[in-house]
Amino acid sequence: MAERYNHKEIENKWQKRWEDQDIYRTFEDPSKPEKYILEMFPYPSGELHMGHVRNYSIGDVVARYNRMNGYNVLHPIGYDAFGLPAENAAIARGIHPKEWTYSNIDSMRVQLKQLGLSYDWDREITTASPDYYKWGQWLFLKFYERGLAYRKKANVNWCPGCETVLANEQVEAGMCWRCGTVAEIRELEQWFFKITDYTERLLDDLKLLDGWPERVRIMQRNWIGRSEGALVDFQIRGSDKKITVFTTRPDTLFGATFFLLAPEHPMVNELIKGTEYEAGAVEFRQKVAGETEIDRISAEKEKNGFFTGVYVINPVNGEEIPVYLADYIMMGYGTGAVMAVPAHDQRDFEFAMKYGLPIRAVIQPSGEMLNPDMMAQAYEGEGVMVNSGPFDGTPQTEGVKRVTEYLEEKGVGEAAVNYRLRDWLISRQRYWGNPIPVVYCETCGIVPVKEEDLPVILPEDVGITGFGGSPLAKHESFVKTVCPICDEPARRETDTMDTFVDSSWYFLRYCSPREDKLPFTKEAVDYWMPVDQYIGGIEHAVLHLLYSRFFTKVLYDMGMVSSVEPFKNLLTQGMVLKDGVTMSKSKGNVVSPVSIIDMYGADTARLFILFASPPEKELEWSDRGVEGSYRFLNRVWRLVEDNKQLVAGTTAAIPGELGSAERDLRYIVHKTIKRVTGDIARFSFNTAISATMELVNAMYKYGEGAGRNPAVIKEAIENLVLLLAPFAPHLTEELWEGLGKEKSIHLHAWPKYDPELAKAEEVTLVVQVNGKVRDKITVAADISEEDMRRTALASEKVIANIGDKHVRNIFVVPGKLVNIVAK
RNA sequence: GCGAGGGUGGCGGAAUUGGCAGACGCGCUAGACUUAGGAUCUAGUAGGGCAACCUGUGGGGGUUCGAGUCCCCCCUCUCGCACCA
Repeated sequence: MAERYNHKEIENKWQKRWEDQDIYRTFEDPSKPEKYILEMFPYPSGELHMGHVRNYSIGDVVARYNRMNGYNVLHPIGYDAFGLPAENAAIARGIHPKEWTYSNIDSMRVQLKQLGLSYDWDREITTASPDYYKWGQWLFLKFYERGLAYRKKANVNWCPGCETVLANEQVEAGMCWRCGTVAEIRELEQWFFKITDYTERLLDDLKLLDGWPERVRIMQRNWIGRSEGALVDFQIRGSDKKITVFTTRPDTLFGATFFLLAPEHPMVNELIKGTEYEAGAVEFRQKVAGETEIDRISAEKEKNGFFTGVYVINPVNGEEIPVYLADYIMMGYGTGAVMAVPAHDQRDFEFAMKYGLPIRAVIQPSGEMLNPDMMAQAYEGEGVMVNSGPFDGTPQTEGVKRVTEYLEEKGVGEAAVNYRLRDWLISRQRYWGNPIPVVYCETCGIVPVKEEDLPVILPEDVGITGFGGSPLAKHESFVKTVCPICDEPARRETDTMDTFVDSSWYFLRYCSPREDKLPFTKEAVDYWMPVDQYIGGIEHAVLHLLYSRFFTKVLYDMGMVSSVEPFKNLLTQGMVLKDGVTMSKSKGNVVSPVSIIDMYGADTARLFILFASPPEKELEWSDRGVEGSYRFLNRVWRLVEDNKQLVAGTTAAIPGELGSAERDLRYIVHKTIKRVTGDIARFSFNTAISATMELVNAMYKYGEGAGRNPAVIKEAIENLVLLLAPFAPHLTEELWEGLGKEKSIHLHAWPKYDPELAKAEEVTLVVQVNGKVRDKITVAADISEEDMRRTALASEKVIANIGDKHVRNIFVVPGKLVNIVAK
């Protein structure tokens, strides 16, 4: 009479009922403790992939677990809906980006619902919707007011593949993070967010993030790239102009024998103008500019330079040293100018060798004399200053300080901290994004759109060809507008914002998603924020996570939020692999979540993905493993079905006196509650699931014996179903109903274990002789140390092993192990 | 080159503080039930002897009564950064 486990029917039934009954809807309730559980929202490509399933399964378990533990849980979802793929689809298939995006969202939503995720769907947001992007524009205006949004002409990264500029963070090893095209450098006037105003705070507050993986914090720290040193002015010979360098080694200043400039350094033109070196310098610069970023930054590459004919004067010793352009000097770091100390910098050493430039040792390692003629490489270690005039004999670390002080006294330099982090370039020459709400007026200049005129609506009637620049720039009625100040004809900004702007505050919008006076309300944000648990891929370690931290700090300064950091705890999930490599269409190894759900159900898919690997590690997809998870759920199903009547008909309490089989089962039940509770709390889902499997095995075993106790079975079954509820929400809900329960299992309290019952009555005493296991004896769990010792020494195997040796020592680990040392 | 994290059966993975290595699952083997089963249930499953025992957590050393776990050296894989002045 037991029915078959029909996953399709059950999952449809409960998905519909949960929706009808709104059981996951969330309200602010100051009387309850809150938790904000968030997964990174998806880009609506139209189809979920296994990475999404993993991400959202992890988040859903955490959300359900916390809900069952009495927390008021915010668990929202939405779509990061602006972006280039929509435009590419328009070009390839002639579909409007909006249509493409929204139909994708519709199918993503269906798939997300099929997974049985406990989202509050009333809070769903879409960044491409005017009621969302309006507030992005509003925030842009606030940033502008505070001087945090500004426009400047600069050398920027240009991706020829995406036909738009990119922020520094979005160039990986010289290539576009999205499409892999080699980025070029172009000089353009663009909008930036002044993230560098927040550098120190972004760096310092990393220490508040002890709930983040160490490596993410390190990646951010490295990206920010703080280094201490000094700025030093070098006078140009025969001119009143000077060039400033940044150095971390002011102690080696006396060893500077030449001077280097980035080829694109702004001083280069006036230095060489009209000289015999002009033509050569221009040629050199063009050659370097023609190289890809990848060629240029390759460490193995031979260094190239060009002498400019110019000399600068070393401020500490008055020496005149030659100025070269060098391809290994980057305009984007420091001042784009470097004092070269070949004896103590490997790169400068190589350059000096190639161009026959002098090498002078100014740091002497202890017990060794550096001879520049004999050096095979630069000495970058510690030592004492030499050949450094008044500083001779000063230890190097102290020298850094003293030389800097000297420079400051003389007014030719100062202590300085340099960062690698640059301002965030947010302009994009693309259509499908949030329009930057700015107008250009002949008389008034750059004029922000008035707040009451927001949003600047992204027009829909555009032609998207993929050629000839931004589609918006060609949309006449969009471009033509009037100046908000003088009412004269003016021109609209046609760049849109980087989509990372949209995702830098979406977690705040979830707190009050339908608010129409502000991006979010202070009350809602104060109640929910910060996010207690954020879950997503490591690929955003710097990008999205750094930008979101920046936004949060700005909003904190504006008094709009009360927390300085957005994400208290961060879990970075591992990738999903098949045959050892990431799933991709080109490799033909993609397993579609939809087909797995169809064949085995969402509960199986979720269970497998959580069971196969710890969340932070890579997960190797296994069809066999999926079948195993399906088998387990079937096993649970049959176990409960077979005992349904028995359990429902049992009202009696568990008797005080029980047989040993009953006592053993109760022990396993309570131990399992303890294990699963602890395992979920530390995100060890795979071991939590394995613990429930062990419980099921034990219950099958118990079920075979005669005279089974219905009350004990009831306790076991109900707890098993409760423990599995976060993992397999549909199946457990169906079983729960079958057990005669009226309210949803997902609104039920998480089970509690009895610490007394979770203790074993008997334990296996491991007996070692000289560290090797010689016997295992079952003893009472509360055995005394003295009895352990006695029992161990009485063992025949132990006696045989000791032989005629003398017992020298006995180590006892209470309740576990005895180690007898005999010689 | 620098930084981080790994290396445990045929496979995915367990082993909170140093205390039974291999939980759980996959696969495999055998048995039961069956018209049949690729369903289900039960048992076994690190390797070698097939018995007492011996050997085993990338390799080599060390600390300890005791090491997958701690220390030193080396090999190897993955990821991140990469001429950072």
